[in-house]
Amino acid sequence: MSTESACQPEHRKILVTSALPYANGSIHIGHLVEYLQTDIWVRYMRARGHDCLYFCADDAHGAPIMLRAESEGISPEQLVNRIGKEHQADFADFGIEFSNYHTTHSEENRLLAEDIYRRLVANAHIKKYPVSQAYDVEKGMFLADRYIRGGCPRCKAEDQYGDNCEICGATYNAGELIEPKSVLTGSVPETRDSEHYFFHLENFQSFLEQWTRADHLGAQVSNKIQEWFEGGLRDWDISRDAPYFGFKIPGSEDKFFYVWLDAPIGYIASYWHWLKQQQGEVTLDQVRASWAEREIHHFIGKDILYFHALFWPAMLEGAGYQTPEKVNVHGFLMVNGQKMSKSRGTFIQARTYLDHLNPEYLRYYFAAKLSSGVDDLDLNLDDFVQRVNSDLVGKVVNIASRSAGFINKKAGGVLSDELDNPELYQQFVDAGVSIGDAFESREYARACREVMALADLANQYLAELAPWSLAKEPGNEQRVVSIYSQAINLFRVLVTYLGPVLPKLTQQSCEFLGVAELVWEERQNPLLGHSINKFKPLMQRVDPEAVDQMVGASRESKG
RNA sequence: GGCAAUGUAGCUCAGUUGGUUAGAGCACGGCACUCAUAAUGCCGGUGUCGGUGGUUCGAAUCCACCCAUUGCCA
Repeated sequence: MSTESACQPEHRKILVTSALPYANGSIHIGHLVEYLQTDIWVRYMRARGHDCLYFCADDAHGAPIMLRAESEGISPEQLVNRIGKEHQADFADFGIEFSNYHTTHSEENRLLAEDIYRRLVANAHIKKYPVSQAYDVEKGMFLADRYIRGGCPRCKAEDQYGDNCEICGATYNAGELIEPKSVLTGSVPETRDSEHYFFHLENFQSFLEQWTRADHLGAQVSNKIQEWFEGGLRDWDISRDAPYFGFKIPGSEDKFFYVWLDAPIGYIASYWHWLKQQQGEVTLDQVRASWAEREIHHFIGKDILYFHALFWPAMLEGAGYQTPEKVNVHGFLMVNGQKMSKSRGTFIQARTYLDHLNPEYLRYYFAAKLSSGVDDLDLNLDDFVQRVNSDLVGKVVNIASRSAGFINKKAGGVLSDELDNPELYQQFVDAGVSIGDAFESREYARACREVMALADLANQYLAELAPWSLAKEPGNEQRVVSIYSQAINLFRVLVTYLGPVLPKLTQQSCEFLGVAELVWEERQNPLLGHSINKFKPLMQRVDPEAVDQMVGASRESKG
């Protein structure tokens, strides 16, 4: 027995989520950093035998969706259904395996949101008071800051959004704009009062100060959060006036939950929906109890840290729901060292990528660059081509490719009964402890580096022994078979380690190796006297022209 | 504007609590090999560690200021 599971329970019950994509647009490669990071973690946990569920959903509510549906002449439900299907197809084609993918516009989510809200009311965490806000008389609705444009009060730049100036960077209130206009109708907004509902975040000051320092966030993130405490925690506005696409607040006539209130609740709703599929009838109380029994791990981008590290744990705590074990935060994606840009063709939709390239390439490249930190990561397209080709095709797959022919032609496809170099094999097995730790702690870049260092060792091993030369002299057949068998066994261990990153390569390697699956713990037992199958190329090199075409296609499809 | 993060070889990145001639992969040059998807192995330059000052016997590592990039400001 190795020491790798010494500090962990044998069998953990884990529940993992990725942030819910907004049902207002397509998935792009920036989104994919998160879903791939999460999927790799989930696959690793499953490979280690843990009970690890992965939930997501579309974030379906809010004014932007209502307005877009209106402009397309369809209902918000129709829009959300269409986009939801598109999202799920994109995720599936990237090999992202959710346990369930739901939507926040669902009965489960409505019941949960209402329950959490009622509990917050009962515990005196909700208050109401009027707010003055811009109102579009023509449209008959209150306007969020982004729907108002006007002159910047500081630098006088024209046509700026209602919350900040893109020219000088000033932040202000929409009321301060010079000659404000509604983006929706062009009319001049009126200021009107309306009663809003607020979540009394200040009640959770001490809870949050403790929670955010209690190892639920990384050190880097935890420090960042401390800034927010310094200014004091403000009330969070959780209501929106009709018309609004969302859930009506219980007990009100025309107030709706702000989209960010019910969005994270969608994690639980997705779980509930899954539970019902598994078990039939499941009550709200049962879901709440079941949610509490799992280690909850959220994966999010740093842009929505605020919601997941303050509001969300406070809401859950205030309503008597289980708070998360971990909130894992990643940085943004840059392409060729710059922000993704439509004009440069680096704003690449998931579907555009899939039209030109194998998803495994991107899974590997992201893994090779991801750490547990919140630093942004750079997709350098030249580096992408070189890295994937040399690591995956040149190093890893090459080991199998250069060994399979001899075993199949001269040994009837049967591996030797003994390894040529058990010590080297054991070294590969032992490396799994450190590689596993790297996956668990989201240090995928380190995991990949360590795997590639092993691949180098395997290639060096073959170069030193030069079995192709030995084979030319009679009497060496057995030795040569055992050398190539060793290499194939080393390859098997490497693919086991890369399994969470590369599901398709893993599957094809299983077919080649003649095994049903690659289980992490099974790596300790080499394949001996075992029949393998004909070798077919497991992965094609990245074609730089395909990358160019993808960039070209992204440049064309503006908008 | 306020706050924060980042800035290490051509590219992408490691660099533990400050300590010996600053590392890896890719790219590049030479040689070897030819089993392998022109793959692999060996050898080799790769660098004022963003800039300027300072603390220290000694700083990529600590401090101050500046520059650049990125992000956050409910």
